[in-house]
Amino acid sequence: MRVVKEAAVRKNEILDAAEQLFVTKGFDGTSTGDILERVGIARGTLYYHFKSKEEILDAMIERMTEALLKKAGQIAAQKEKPVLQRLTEAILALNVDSELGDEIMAQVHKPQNALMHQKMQEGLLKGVVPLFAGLIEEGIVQGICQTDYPAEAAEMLLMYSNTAFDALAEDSRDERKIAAFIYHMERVLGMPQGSMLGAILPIFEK
Amino acid sequence: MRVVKEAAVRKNEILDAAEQLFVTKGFDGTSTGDILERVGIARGTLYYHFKSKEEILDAMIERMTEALLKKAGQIAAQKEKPVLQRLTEAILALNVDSELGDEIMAQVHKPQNALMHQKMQEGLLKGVVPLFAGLIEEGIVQGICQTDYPAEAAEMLLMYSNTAFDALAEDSRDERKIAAFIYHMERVLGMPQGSMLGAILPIFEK
DNA sequence: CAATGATAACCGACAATCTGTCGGTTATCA
DNA sequence: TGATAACCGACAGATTGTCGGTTATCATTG
Repeated sequence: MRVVKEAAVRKNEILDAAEQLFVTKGFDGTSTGDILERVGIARGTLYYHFKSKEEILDAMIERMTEALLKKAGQIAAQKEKPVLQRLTEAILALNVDSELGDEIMAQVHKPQNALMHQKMQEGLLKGVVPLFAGLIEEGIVQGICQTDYPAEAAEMLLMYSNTAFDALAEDSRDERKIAAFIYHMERVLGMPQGSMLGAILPIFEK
Repeated sequence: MRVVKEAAVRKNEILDAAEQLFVTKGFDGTSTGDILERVGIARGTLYYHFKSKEEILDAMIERMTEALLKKAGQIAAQKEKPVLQRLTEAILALNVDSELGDEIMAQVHKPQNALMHQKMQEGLLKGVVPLFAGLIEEGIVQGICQTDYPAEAAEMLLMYSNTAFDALAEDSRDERKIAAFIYHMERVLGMPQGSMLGAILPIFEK
């Protein structure tokens, strides 16, 4: 009763199972045995395709970040929209929904899953910072914003956006955090106070 | 050949050993057996004092953050110094030296030790943000800086300072990151460009 | 076209390790 | 002398990664 599949197919099956388990039970909380059971393969098969449990995590995170990056890239490329709006939408795409449910995101932010969270963060930042820096430079050319450090500004805003929207995803609906985020975005990008309003309203009107 | 000690003393012995091990080999990389051996006690003794390995980590981190917080608090309280200088010194105290050697800090920032890093970060932030917010408000009263969100500004700067100084502690001496940090600090705190110079020079002149 | 290898995918028993528990022992002190 | 705090080490249970061996697949070849 042995089923043989192409390596790429099996790998994805394993990653699918791992993603679900890691995201609901955490990385440490799921054993390789859980994955075996879910996929319906034997121990040896798992280690035929992946060198270690951590390599599974890395591969899964790569899949995820690739998807998020692609999404952010598409948003950034919509040249017909104003830059600020694209910036805002891209930030939202990386944080709030994230293709994942709420309770899943909550799980990801538990201290338990710091490893997972950190690896995602790191991979995402590396890819998204240049993207954002590009948008910011676009804004500078258009005279909308101004800064000597576009990349660093992007990094700072992205890091902080995580905190601001974590709070939102959790229990306390912290309007203040979001207002503060917008306030700081305007400052970091050297824009007059209130400039962001025009970029944000269209998002919620749709 | 059995040695009996007061609980508080043993606990600290265990935390001392754990700190050295966690910090050099990482949390996952050190087994409870390593700790037992180093302290010279039996398995049962360890679990008489601590409920789990993770509880040891938490206790150790609490000790560490308390020390750092105390240090930052002392700096913040030196009312004779200009506010901006105190702010800068406090940030430095939390990052660069950190009472720990360089290679240790490097270890702490490895993805491996994400849990440890995140728990430290979390505990520190919770304590330091109000402290910094206080300093910022002091600055506002003095007309040096201006912001509607002192606490959030503090949080943002602290989070980013970690990145900026991580880069410094690692391989690449990234002057640019530091310059960018100062640049952004001025912006976030609503100060004219170049204001921070006066606060920073005295630190390196000593 | 059937036999035959070669190779990719798969299996499951096993070694090695690690965490936390538990019944029992020893020191300390009222 | 008895209660209690501190300590011990064997052990159960669980987990990760390894390894020798098995089976499917497919190209080659007589």
